[in-house]
Amino acid sequence: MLTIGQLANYAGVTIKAIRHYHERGLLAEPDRDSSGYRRYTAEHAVKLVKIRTLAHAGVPLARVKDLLDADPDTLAAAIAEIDNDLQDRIAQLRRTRDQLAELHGGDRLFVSPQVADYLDDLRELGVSERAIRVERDGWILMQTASPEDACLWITEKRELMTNPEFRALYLDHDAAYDWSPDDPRLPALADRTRNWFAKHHSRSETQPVHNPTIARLAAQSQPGASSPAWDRLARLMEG
Amino acid sequence: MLTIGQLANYAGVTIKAIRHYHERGLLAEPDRDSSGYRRYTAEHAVKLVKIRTLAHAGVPLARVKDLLDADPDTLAAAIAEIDNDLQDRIAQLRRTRDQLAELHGGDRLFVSPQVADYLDDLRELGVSERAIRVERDGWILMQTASPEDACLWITEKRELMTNPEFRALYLDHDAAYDWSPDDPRLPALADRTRNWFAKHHSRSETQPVHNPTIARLAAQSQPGASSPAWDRLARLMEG
DNA sequence: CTTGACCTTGCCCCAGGGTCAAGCTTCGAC
DNA sequence: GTCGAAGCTTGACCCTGGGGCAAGGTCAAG
Repeated sequence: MLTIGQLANYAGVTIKAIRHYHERGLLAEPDRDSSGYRRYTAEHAVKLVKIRTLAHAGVPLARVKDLLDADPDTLAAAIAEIDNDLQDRIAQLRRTRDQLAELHGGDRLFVSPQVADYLDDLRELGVSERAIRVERDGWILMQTASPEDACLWITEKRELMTNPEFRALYLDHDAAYDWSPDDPRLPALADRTRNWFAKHHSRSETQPVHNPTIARLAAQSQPGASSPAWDRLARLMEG
Repeated sequence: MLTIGQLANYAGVTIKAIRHYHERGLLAEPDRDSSGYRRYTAEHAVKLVKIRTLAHAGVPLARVKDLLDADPDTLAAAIAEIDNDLQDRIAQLRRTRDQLAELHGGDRLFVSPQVADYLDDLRELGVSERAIRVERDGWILMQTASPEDACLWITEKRELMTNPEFRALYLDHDAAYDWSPDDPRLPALADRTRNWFAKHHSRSETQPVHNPTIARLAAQSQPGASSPAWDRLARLMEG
């Protein structure tokens, strides 16, 4: 004749849980002693361990209730299924562990591996952290809106980045962010940019999306994503 | 500018969860568009992925909130701790898998390995399933009331079972369950049992606990745990 | 101009955990 | 043998982290 605490201790379960199982009708309420305490038998213990095992495996209590008096074949099938589920959950937890480790560091949690590699390339190239952040946020938006397109675009863009002329243009744009709007280098830069577009626009019609302009566009919502020099540059290129 | 659905899809999280994070103050409510829809930026996406990673790792949302703007050192320490926790949970799930497998079969889930071995011995000896069940339930009660004592007792009892005379006595008691109360073999069995006790009582004072009598005692609450023949046997031994 | 997909708020459900005030029991100390 | 403190049990109520469902508004495409 066990008290609820002894039973709970035996089964590795809290008193709260046992009372919960009573409420759900999973475990029969035992007789009470003279003072109103519940007094349990070995049969309760056996049933409770079964309930605990299934419940710890994540089986909903309603289903546990059914399984407790299912025939052996049904039970075996259910156990197999539950075990699969358990394996999946273990795998999922492992993945979560990996992601947790990446939480500490870079951007790999937020963008696809290709984009992450691209951002690393930019970093190595000496691009400013500000620009890298703007790029990252742009790619997040693109990936979210259309992962397939983003995948195509990033491939193209990484190819584009192998072109020394484009790389130089990109770095100059990046540097120009901090220039004065009256800087004498701005008109020349606007010219070079326009020439570049003229030369390459014909080759691929989807290309216009992958230049600093799109990044600026995507970043318009962010405060401080543009600068006086960039504004001037935009006017120079339009006019 | 993302809708809540796009954002949820990107982060691998449900819409419900995102709204929940808003309610808890984990993720800032974004501006709404003209129709009242929430419109998210890349910054929301970044923050949401962090929240998701921690939440999936089982961190309470209140703590996630604190961690989101903790300094790197605090964060690193917290991540290490959370990771340990994750490892523990994975180990726990593995254990649950093992237990699940045993749910199908014998009694190993309910009693200690020693007791389970002992029950197997009984089975091999040809003891009835009824008696084995009564023994099992008795051991469950003993283990629950006092695991250390139960451990000592089972060791003693298994030793006792190596004695051929005791084994015979045990089997005869088991068989006697089904006899008629007028069976002529009962008085002799009562005699042999008394003799056995007389011979062994002196050796160990804790011994009386480990004989069929205790099993009967423990099982009194169970319906059908005694029989007319056993009742007669009890009277014969008393008188 | 309708249809299907999407978004809004609100409310209930799950599987317990925390906490509380009361009453019960058990143990050692007197 | 009895007294008090410590520990156990009782039910009740609120909290968590969302999932499900309802009922209504919105959007884009045919």
